[in-house]
Amino acid sequence: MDNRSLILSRALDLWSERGYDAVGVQEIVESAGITKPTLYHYFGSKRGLLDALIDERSAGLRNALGKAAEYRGDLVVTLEAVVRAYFDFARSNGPYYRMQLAFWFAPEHSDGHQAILARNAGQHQALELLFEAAANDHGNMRGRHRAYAATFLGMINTYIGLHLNGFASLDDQLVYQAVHQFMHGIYS
Amino acid sequence: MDNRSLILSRALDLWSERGYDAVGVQEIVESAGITKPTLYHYFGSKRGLLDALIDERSAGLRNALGKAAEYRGDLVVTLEAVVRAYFDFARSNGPYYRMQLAFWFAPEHSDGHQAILARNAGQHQALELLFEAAANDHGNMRGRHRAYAATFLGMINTYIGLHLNGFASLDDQLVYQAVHQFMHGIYS
DNA sequence: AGCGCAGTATACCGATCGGTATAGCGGCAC
DNA sequence: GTGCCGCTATACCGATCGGTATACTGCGCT
Repeated sequence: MDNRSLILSRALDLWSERGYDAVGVQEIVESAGITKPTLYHYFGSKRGLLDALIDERSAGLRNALGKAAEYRGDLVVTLEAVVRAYFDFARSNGPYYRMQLAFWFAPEHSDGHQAILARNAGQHQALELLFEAAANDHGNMRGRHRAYAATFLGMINTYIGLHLNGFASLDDQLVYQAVHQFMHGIYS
Repeated sequence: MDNRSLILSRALDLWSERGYDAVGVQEIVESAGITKPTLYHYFGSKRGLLDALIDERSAGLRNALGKAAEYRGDLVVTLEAVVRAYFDFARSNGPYYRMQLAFWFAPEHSDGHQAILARNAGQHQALELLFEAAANDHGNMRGRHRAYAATFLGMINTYIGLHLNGFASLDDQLVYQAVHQFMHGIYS
């Protein structure tokens, strides 16, 4: 593995285990068996490394979500596809999803939160567009697409959090449960 | 306000805005208009300050939850009381709940997560006991009390997160929605 | 008056922080 | 061969990190 990939990999391991602020550049380069100028050659700064890491590691989810969140007339089917996309990604990218989740709940003015804001805004928007499109067929949903996107994502993250802590396995049964639980919330 | 309370207050403001690791002791004492030895006189260490802050600020929630989570035969009524306790607390302790939420999702080996583990374990256990007691009347729940507690808390936190970001107001209607959404998840 | 002690400030500690100036390396183009 | 360039190491920067040794103050107790 080339040094660039090695740095990204070690940074993810360390940050997901102990946090972005708590792990310094020095420790990352030592863990990768290289020195600081190499890291700064590829990424320019600690924040640049974080941005690159998020950019590359979230690409898979971005693509999968782009396909899954297209509304084609059946809201439940679409939502199930979205949940499946998230679950698949979280299952095969545990440490990264852990880090992303931590950043999402991190203070608004922290580096970590800022770094994923742009990416998650994209995810959020895809979901909002989905609920906006669905509102044409479900009149009672109109105007609440932002709240729906936030609630739905929150529920997905709740289940992924359960999985990351060993309380649940992200299988089809849980996909079904999550979607129907969410739909029930809408109509109650 | 005495210096001790002043330190706690400033530390909460700064940590909830920018994170525990990102805000140093120096900045806290400057914000409080005092000097480091004063802080170390009262709290012994940065971590000691964090522990004291969590201990004092979470006392209200601990008490309210202790009363609300007692099972008296009607699960829905009890769960509504629990949700109300959380919502009330979060509504009047926004910055603290923000910080607690960030620590809950923070990496397992970070100071912040370690600091709230004991407290949240208590909250978790109160909920687990509730679901265990309810399982006597709802046979299909037996053996899943840990997962139920985690899911329920996750849903509560989802709604509080919505509120903290301006997407929802934690009123009685939302209490009703959260509980029935959760119950629907159990029976589906 | 004199003692003790909680509380506070000045000034400092070694370690680590993110980041860089400089120089050397190997491989490729000419 | 020679010049360039991508990459890497040694050694360093000022700033900040969490924490402390020392001394002073003011108040309560006797």
